[in-house]
Amino acid sequence: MTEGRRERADAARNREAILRATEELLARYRPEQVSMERVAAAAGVGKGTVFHRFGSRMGLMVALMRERAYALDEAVTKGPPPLGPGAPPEERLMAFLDAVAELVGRNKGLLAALGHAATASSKSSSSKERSDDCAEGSPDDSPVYRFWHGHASGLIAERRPDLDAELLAHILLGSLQSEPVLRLLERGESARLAASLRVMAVGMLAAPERRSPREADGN
Amino acid sequence: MTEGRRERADAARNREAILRATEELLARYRPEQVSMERVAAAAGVGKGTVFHRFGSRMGLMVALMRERAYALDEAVTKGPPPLGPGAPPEERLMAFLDAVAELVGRNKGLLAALGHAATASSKSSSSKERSDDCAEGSPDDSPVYRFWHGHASGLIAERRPDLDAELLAHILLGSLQSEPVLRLLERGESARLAASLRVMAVGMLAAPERRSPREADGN
DNA sequence: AATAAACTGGACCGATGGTCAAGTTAGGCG
DNA sequence: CGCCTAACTTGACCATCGGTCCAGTTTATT
Repeated sequence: MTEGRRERADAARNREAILRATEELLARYRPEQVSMERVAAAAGVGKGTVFHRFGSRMGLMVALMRERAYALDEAVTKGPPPLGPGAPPEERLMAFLDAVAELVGRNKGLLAALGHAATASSKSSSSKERSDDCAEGSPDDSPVYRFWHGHASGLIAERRPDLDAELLAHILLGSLQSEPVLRLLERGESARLAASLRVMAVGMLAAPERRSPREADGN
Repeated sequence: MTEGRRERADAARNREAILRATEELLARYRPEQVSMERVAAAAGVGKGTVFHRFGSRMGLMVALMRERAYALDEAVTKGPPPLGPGAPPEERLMAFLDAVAELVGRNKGLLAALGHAATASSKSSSSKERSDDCAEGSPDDSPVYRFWHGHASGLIAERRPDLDAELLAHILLGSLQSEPVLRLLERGESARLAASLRVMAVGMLAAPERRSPREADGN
């Protein structure tokens, strides 16, 4: 789909089955217990197929993450005002953090798995390029994280050009990866997280002494 | 307390050698390349000895982390005012965050290794208890993290009892574990991190009534 | 129907975290 | 001083994992 290149029907079916199986296993077991072999077995395909399609454990996780994050990306880039363009930066940031927190909450297993897949993947030259995407490096290099960070960073910079928006965005987003926070989400207390995230964001965007409302709001 | 038990001289010497070897390897290579076998070899002992002393990879890392964090703990509990007791909560929090950021910066390898050691450790029944400490579970269960969190949480609560101090502390501390932030520290820009952390903390501790024109509390 | 490219599956590989039983040694005690 | 036991050490061994390979199968195109 992302490709449009010719992908055989059976291949597409298997890709889907693998993704679904991973989803299922990740929801039921701890990330480190979900081995590639188990995924293959659960999907009803051979281990080789999984690697052929996704290149590596990391690739699989990233692909799944991308799928999950697709809706949020859409809402952010061309959805209605609270999340999408049109609202003031602050509100958009808040809405975005809420949304990300919820997304992360519903996918903590995946997140952990993503983080856990930091092993080496030295060789890669099977034939040409990996079919889906040759994801390499840390989980934060994934297009999903890139997008999230870019968005949050942009909103912060828009409201407070004087701050280190890039870093602040990393800090805000990074906090969602810590285990205590993940554990909270696991217990269904995403509202509590959202509230605290709000406190941080509001405080951060508040004027250092006096705010100059004209600073940035156009657009 | 840490001792108490009688530990043979040779055992103590080996423990020290292992810790030192781990330190050395961690400083020179990527965490996932530092296998237990290599640690054993570098320390000049058998692999079994390493496991006997520290129980698991996780145990080793936690022990090393504890050693490194000892100085900070001391400074916080009975050091001079900026960090230790005596100064107002805000300043203590700032100083603490600065210190933690610096500590983390100087030990990013260890941090990553700690996070990387989230593998299963099903069986444990050698004879009695593990000699050092039977660390199990996530890295955030380590006594070091516990202490840090307790301290930060306490300071926040002291200044703003109305907030969710526990969670906020987790968020603040958790952000230090994210890879983008670690990467920053790796490049020696710990001052930049400290500055942004300050912005967040200051905003968070700022007076509540000042701003809440609309959806301030939400949820 | 033929054919080339794409796909599939599972045996296989090197490495790793962790276990264990058998041998070695420190060091308190008579 | 020599003995005796509990603590300690060791390295072979195990299960499993991520990843590779290639012979055999399927698809789609002409």
